[in-house]
Amino acid sequence: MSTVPKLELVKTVLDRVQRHVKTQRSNSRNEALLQAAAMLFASRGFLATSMRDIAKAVDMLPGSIYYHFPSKDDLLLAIYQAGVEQISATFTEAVTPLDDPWQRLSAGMAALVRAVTEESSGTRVIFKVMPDDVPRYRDELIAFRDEFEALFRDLIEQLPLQPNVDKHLVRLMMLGAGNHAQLWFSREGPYTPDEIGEQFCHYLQHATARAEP
Amino acid sequence: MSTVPKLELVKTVLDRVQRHVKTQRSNSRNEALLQAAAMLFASRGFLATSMRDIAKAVDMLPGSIYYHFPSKDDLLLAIYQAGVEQISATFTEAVTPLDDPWQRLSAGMAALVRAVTEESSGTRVIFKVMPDDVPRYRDELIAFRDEFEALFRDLIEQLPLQPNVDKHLVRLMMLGAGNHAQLWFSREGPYTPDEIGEQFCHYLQHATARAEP
DNA sequence: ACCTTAAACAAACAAGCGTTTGTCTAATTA
DNA sequence: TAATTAGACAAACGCTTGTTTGTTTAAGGT
Repeated sequence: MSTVPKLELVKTVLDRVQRHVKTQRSNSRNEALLQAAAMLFASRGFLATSMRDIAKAVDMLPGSIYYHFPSKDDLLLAIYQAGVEQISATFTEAVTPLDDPWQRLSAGMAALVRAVTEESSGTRVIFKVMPDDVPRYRDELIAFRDEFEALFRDLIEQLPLQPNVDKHLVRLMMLGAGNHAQLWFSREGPYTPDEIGEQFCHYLQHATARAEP
Repeated sequence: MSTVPKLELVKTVLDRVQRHVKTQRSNSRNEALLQAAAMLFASRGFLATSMRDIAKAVDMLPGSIYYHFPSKDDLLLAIYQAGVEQISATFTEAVTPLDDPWQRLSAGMAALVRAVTEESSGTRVIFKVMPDDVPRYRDELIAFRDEFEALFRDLIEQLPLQPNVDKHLVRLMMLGAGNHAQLWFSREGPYTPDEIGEQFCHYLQHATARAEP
């Protein structure tokens, strides 16, 4: 056991530790690395993306990545975490100012479709990369997903639905519809992501069937 | 040019040719191979399944598979083709005897959810394995998918919808909802695949929102 | 009985994978 | 100025991948 160190020394050490803990290591290329990996994971998938692909995207040698992240799996974990944080924030921000439950769902669906179609963001990774692709972090990734889906569950819960409608099924239906947009959405298409989300909500709220003539 | 061969000889030759053309090669383990590969592709995905995994599943050595199929890609192609044929048949069989457009969609959705949740069949592969995972056959796989989606499109087309409802969006919404069921469906859950498909259709047809009090 | 063929085996192939190692340089800290 | 550290490089590691090769065995046709 050493003697009590001076206050300044303690501060300095803490600063250094924080700098190591807050981000994975320091800061500079770290962000670029996350962003490049996120883009590749989102478009090609996790298994189809190699560390060499990622390295090439940030103009770096494969081995150098391991200075910033301890493994490919951890790289995905970091992206997942950041992705969930971002979509949860965006989602909450869009929903909270609204009072009407249907308007809230409409805004939520819009946020969801925006997330799965955003081109340069980690939010897409959450919906593209399946937890089973990373056995080591399977449970953690599922937990991250649940974190977002809980917000969505609350939104559905507050909906004034007819008594014979199962809210559980409604949630899965809307989540599936929104999620699926990542496979067919195109910037050249006739709708914005927001419009798609809002339309989906609209179809659920109002009868789409024409009244009997 | 040779002289006209005897009839028997022609028959024999044709038989042999047919035996080679109808299935990839002969018949015996071929079917087991397709089925095992389909199950693995459907549950783990294409990239996460190795030829050694498939070989182990049929109790065979990895190299032996190449007697029956020229490559891993071709194995998937065969599964995809058979899968599309089967789901198209099931789909048509369920829909054609019905007249009412909404009943037809209901039966179609039920068939779709059945297909994506069936545990030992190639139909699941179509919705699990993305064409981009197999660059060599990307276009062919997409064509197979389209073959089925065309049936679905026709179903939606005949729906008597309100004039402000975009049938294109409705189709993508329902396809997404059904497709997504593969990720959350459980045999221990409260609903059968048919019930799920029918409910989804019901939600689209009737107003789910409770009338204003 | 002979010949052919179906079907599998055993063993290796080259390429690509995630990762580790040791070294060098430029910047920061003391 | 001297010591330390951040950050990247170059090269290899062990392993898995899809696939190929040469050989063997057992059945079928003539």
